[in-house]
Parts: sequence; structure tokens; C-alpha cells
Amino acid sequence: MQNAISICKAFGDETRMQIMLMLFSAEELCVCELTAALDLSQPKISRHINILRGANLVESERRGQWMFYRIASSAPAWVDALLQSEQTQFGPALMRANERLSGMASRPSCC
Amino acid sequence: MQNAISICKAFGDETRMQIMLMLFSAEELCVCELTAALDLSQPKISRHINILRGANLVESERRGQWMFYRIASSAPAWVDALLQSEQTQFGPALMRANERLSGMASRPSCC
DNA sequence: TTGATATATACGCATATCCATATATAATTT
DNA sequence: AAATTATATATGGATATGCGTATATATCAA
Repeated sequence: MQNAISICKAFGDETRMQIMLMLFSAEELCVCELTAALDLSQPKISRHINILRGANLVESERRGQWMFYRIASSAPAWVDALLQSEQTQFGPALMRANERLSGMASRPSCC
Repeated sequence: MQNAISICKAFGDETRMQIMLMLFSAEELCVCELTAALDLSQPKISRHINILRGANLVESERRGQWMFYRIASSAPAWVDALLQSEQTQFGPALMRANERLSGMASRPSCC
């Protein structure tokens, strides 16, 4: 499914909204980075990321042992507008998440 | 609640998406018009309209025995973009709904 | 007040969703 | 191959959501 209803269902959960907002501001993150940033369990992140993938909201790419996720380029334009608008509302929580991300030990530095 | 998560939850259901699309194209409709247009039971329409109201997506106004609903002016801009985009996808179904609405006997002709 | 029409809500049930925990798979390193 | 790290999935249980039917409330007309 790639229709608006599935997309809205995907956005209708705080964890998934937070994941999307993190990907929106960071371009690309792996599961362990999201786990650290949002201070949530790894299975929880994986499970929710999978739902976002089912709604075609994120694309994945394996690089070594890491799975990197980013917002799908095929997402409708209003998704961008939504995230832009929410970035403001979620401000404080997002700040804290980004601080945790910065403070993360041994961040997968890419290749 | 008036945040994006509640709004997305509200949009994450086909009946509610259809109601919103009808209101988007018709400006203002009462429950019995929605019931006829979408060919759904009255309690079902009422129940879903109430959820839309809880998400601050619609405003209501009683006029005589009828309750008229329209899309809330306070809705975020991306809601408009979403509906505009969905209007295209839902095309055929919306056409049929509007035909049923036109064919409705004794439509509440206002005031 | 009685009856008719429009709308809202309550109830019981089926299904979906979310969670925490445990475990499986996959890539990497030694 | 064995150990380690990263990620995905399975399981059981709690809560939420949606549905149909029945009923309550509200407005109007007579």
C-alpha cells in the first residue's frame, strides 16, 4: 500500500512520528542511532521502522552491519509540509534527542 | 488534542478520509447528506464525524434539526495539501458519492 | 403533548495495534 | 569456526479501534 490512509496510519503514532522527524533533520540514520537518540529499545525501533517501510515512507540501505534509513524520495509533497510543521511543535523533545545522538559513543562513522 | 498525531490518526481510516474529501469538495454537509453520499449508516457517520471533531479537523453548526459540518479553518496547511492530493486518487469513488448526493431526495436546502 | 425526523451515544463483540521479552538472522572480527 | 555487534522477527498479553444494533436526545410540526 502506498496511499494516504496507510501513510496517515504510519504517522499516527508518537514513536513513528519521532523517527520521521529525526530522519527529516538528519537525512540518514541507522537503527542504533535512532535507538540512542530516542532512548527506546532496539526491537521497538525496528518494528516501527518496518511499519514506516510498509507505508513507503522510508528507504533502507545496508552498509556493512548497519541498516541506514532515510525518508523515501517518493513520499508525497504534503509529507514534507507535515514534517516541516511538526519540527516546530516537537522542538524541545527533538533537541534532547539530537543531544543524545551527539553524545552517542562510537557512532557508525560511515564509509 | 490538536496535534499532528491525532490528525493523522483521524485520517487513518477510509470512512473518515471519505468524509473529509466530501467536505473538501462540498464546503459544508449535514450528517444525512454524508450518509446518502457515502451510502453508510447514520451512526457510523456520526461516530466518525465525532472523531474528526476530536482532532479539530471539522467545525459544526446546528441549523434547525440539521448539524452541518465543514473543515475547520484552524486545520494546518498540510491538511489542505493532503486533501488536494487525495482528491485525484479517490476520483472514481468520489464521483459516485457526488452522484448519490445529487440524487438525494429532499436535501436540506438550508436556513 | 404527540409524532416525525435528524443526530448522538451506549453496548457487546471482533479485530487490530502496541508493548516487552526472548530469540533468530546477518555481517564482522578474531 | 567462534564470538561480537547490529538488526529483525516471533510470542503472548493488554489496550484500542471499528462495527452493527439498539436506544437516547433534540428539533420541528401539528
